[in-house]
Amino acid sequence: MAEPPERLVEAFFDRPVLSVARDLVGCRVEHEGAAGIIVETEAYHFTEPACHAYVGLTDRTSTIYGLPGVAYVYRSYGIHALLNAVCEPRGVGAAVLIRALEPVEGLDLMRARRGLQHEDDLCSGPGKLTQALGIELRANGSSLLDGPIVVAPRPAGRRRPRIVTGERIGITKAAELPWRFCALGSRSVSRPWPPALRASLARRAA
DNA sequence: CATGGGATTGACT
DNA sequence: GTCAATCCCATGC
Repeated sequence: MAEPPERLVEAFFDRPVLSVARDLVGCRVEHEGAAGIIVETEAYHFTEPACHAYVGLTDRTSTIYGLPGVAYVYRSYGIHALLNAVCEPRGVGAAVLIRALEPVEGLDLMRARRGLQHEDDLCSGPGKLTQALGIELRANGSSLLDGPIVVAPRPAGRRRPRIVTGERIGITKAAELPWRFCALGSRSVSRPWPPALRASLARRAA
């Protein structure tokens, strides 16, 4: 059995954004003493109006139009920092929003940063996970291959997750596109859960 | 330079 | 279920 590679390379992100969004589910994200497994992502592409890059090249969107494998971090609702991975070749505006993690390392540090205890609440949303990992706006433009935020392949011994798709959350434009990708059976996925995920968790609880 | 709109969350009815 | 907090940034005068 071949071991999985230790690192992702730029070519992983230099692909169609829907492929990257699906393949990031199961990968590992680490920052400043805490880490989690990605259980939920969403894809954004400059050709559709929900994407920040839809407006073209500006100061804000220059990161999204830049090198694949770089972090695009922006402030949401004046309060939360949201983490994205820039995808596709330079000059194409595309990114994957990291929406939820299963906590695997540094859980007490996450609890301290989040100010709450329950594991299922630590990283079950895009604003929650950046708070749990200590990711701030200054990380915008940094490499996800080398850090300080490191996105790594699915750890050895972890099975490839089954993927459930659904519509993206919290947007008003292009809301019908099924560009949300969730790990089947994960309690760390943000609400609302897609129907297939609800069903799998109900089955597990029974 | 003023304005309006969010890729959210947590508290509250 | 409703709603406010709070700030970055694109747009328009």
